[in-house]
Amino acid sequence: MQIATWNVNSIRTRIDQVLIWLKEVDPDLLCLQETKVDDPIFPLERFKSHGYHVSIHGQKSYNGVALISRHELNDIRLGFIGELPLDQEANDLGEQKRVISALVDNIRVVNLYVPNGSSLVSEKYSYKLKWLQCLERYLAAQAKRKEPLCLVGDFNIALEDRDIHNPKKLTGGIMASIPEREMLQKALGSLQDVFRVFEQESGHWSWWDYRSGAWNRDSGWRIDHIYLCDELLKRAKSCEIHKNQRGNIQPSDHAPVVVDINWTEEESPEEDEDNIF
DNA sequence: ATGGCAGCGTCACGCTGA
Repeated sequence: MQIATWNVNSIRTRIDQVLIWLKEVDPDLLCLQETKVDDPIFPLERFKSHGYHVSIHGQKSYNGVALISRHELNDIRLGFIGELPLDQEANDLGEQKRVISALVDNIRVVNLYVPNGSSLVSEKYSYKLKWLQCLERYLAAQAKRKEPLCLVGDFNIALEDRDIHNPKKLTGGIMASIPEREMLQKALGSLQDVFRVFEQESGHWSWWDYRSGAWNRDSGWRIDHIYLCDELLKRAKSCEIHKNQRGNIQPSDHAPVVVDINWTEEESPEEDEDNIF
C-alpha cells in the first residue's frame, strides 16, 4: 500500500506532470495540497479517465486539498467538521479548505494543508496556532475511532533543526518557531514521523523556495510529512522523497513524499468478515 | 542573498505563498 503526499501549487498548472508521475509510481493514494481551484472547475476527468477515484475540497486561488485513489474512497470528511462535535471555531476555520479525509482500504487517511503563518508578527501566525489547536482536538476525536491512521500533508513546520538547511539562521522563525513546533508535536500525540524511521541524517528536503536559487543550492526544508499510528508504523517498508520532481520543467516548489506499508486486504478487519466463506 | 519566484485573478499589478 503506497500512500503519497504532494503540494502541487495549482493542480491546473501541474496536471500533466502529476499524471506522468502517477503512471511511473502508481501509488494507491495521492494526497494533494494547494490545488488552488474551485470544485466545479477541478480537472476531475483527467484523473477519472485513468481509473482514479477522486474526492476534492477546493476553493478559488488559495488552499484546496484532494484525494486521488486507486481504491474506493469511503466515509469522506471535509474540513475539521465531521470529526469534531458541532463547534463554532472549527466551522470558522473551515472557510479555508485545508482538510480532507477518507477511509481507504480500511486505513483512515487525513490530508492536511497547514497554514504557513507568514511571519511571527503576522495575524496569519496567530491563525496558524489556532488552527493547530483545532487540529489537536480533531486528532483526539479521531483517535477514539480506533481506525488505523495515516496523517499526511504540507505541515509548513520543520519539527527539528535537522529538517532545515540552515538551522542557525532559520530556527525560531516562521515554520521553525518553538510554539508551532510544540503545538504540532502535542497534536500528533503518539503518531510517528515515518520518514525518520528510515533516515536519521539532515540534508533531506521536501520543499525548496522558488527564489534565491534555493533548488540549485539545495537549500530546502522538510515540511511535507507522513505520520503513522503504531499499527501502521510497524508495517512500514519505506518512506521516500521523490526529489527529482522538483527538477521538472515548471515544477511545484514541493516534491512528493511516498510511504510504502505492508497492508493487504486480507489483513484489514472488514475484509476478514467478508472472507468467512 | 531581506531579494527573489510562481500562480491567481484579472488583463497591470497586487496579493499570497513558504
